Amino acid sequence: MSPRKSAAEARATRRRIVERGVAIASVDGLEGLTIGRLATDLGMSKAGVLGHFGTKETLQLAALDEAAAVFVRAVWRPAEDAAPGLPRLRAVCEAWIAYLESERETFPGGCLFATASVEFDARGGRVRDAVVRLGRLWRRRLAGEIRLAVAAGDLSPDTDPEQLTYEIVGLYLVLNQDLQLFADPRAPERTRRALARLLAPGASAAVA
Amino acid sequence: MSPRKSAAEARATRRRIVERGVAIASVDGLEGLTIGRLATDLGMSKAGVLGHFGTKETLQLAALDEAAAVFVRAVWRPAEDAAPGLPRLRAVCEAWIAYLESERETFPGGCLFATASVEFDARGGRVRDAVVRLGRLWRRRLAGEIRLAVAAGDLSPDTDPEQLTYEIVGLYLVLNQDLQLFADPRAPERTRRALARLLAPGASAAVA
DNA sequence: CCTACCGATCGGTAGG
DNA sequence: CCTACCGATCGGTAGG
Repeated sequence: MSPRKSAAEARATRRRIVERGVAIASVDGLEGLTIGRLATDLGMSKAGVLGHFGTKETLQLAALDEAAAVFVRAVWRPAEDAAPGLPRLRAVCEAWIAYLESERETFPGGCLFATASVEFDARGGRVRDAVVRLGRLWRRRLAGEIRLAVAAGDLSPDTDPEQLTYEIVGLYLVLNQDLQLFADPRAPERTRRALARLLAPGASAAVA
Repeated sequence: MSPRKSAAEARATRRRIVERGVAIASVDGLEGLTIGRLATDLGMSKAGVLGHFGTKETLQLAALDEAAAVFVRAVWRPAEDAAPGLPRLRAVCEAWIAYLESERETFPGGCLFATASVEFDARGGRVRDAVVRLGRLWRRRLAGEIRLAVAAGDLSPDTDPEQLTYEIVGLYLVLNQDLQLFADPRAPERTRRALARLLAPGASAAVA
C-alpha cells in the first residue's frame, strides 16, 4: 500500500538504495550485494528495490558510480584550489589518505574500488569494464598532476610519471589493506613517509 | 557405485578437490568457492566433496593452506640457498615477482592472498583469522630478511624494517592489480625498478 | 512500490 | 563416495 510515489520521492528512494548498496558492497563485494539483503535493510520488497534498476548488474554499476562520485568529492575536489605542481599533487595525495582513513561511514569495508578490483579482475562483463575504466581514470589524473609538477620544475625532469603513479597506487593499496585487514593505525604515517620521499622537491626517485 | 575407496585414494581425491578449489577461489573468491561448482568440475556429487571437509569453512581453510604451501615453495624455498643479507632479500623479492607473474596455472585469478585479504577484511570468523595470520607471517619473514641485510651492513643502519616491508608489500599489491585487472606486461619491470631503488647497497630510503 | 510466484542454486543432512 | 532430500536464498517476472 505504498504505490504511486512522485518522481521526486522515487529519486530519493533510489538514492537510499544506492547509498546502502555502496556500504554493503564495500563489505561483501559487488556480488555479495544482493537484492534481498538490500530490501530487508531498507524495509522494502525485493521487487521494489529491483524496479529502480531492472537487473542486479545495473544496480552494481549504480553503486560503482556512486562510489566514484564520493571519491571525486573526497580526493580531487578539495585539491582543486591548490596551485598546480607539487602543492596540488601533495594535496591530492593527502586527501587520498584521508579518504581511506575516514570514509569509514560510506565504505565500512574499505575503498570499493580496492574491493571491486580484486573481485572482478578475473571476470568479464560490464561491471569489470567499469572498474577498469575508473581505475585507469584515477591513474591518468594522478599522472597528470605529476606531469604538472615536473613542468613546474617541482620534480626532476627525469621523473617517469607512469612509474611514480604506479608506486603511489601501491602505497594506497597497502594502506587500505593495513587499515582494513590489520586495523593498523600506523599505516597512514607509513604511506606519508614514503610519499614524502617520492615527492620531495626536485626528487627524481621514480625515473625511467 | 564408487564407495569404499582406500585411504590413499581418499587422500588423492582430497588433493584434487583442494587444488581445484584454490583455482576457483582465486577467480571467484573463497565465498564464490561453492560445493556444487567443485562437484560439477570434478565429476563428483556434492556430498562426496563435502565429506572430505564437513563444512564449507573447513574447505576454505584447506584452500588457504594449500595456497600458503604453494607460496612457500615458490617464494621462500628458492631463496634459501642465497647468502643471508641483501642477496637473499633480493632473491625473495625476485621470486615473489615471478610467483605473481607465472603462477597463473594454480592461481588463474591472481594471488589468493590478495583476493582473500580484500574479501575478508571486513568480516569475522576463522577464515579471516587465517588470512590475517598468514599475512602477518609473510611480512614477518620479509622484515626478518631485511634485518639480516641491515645486520650484514648491506642496508643502512637507519633502515626501518617495518616501513620497508610495508612499501615492498605495496609494490606487490599494485603488481597483482596491474597483471590481473589491467593485464599490463610492464608491471613486473615497474616493481623491479622501485625495488632496485629501495634495495640498493647502503640504501637508507625507508628510514624511521 | 506491493504480493505472489518461478526455477536455480546454496550449504548441509540422512542413510546406505 | 552415492542418491535423495531439506529449508533458505538467489535473481527475476507477472500483475496490479
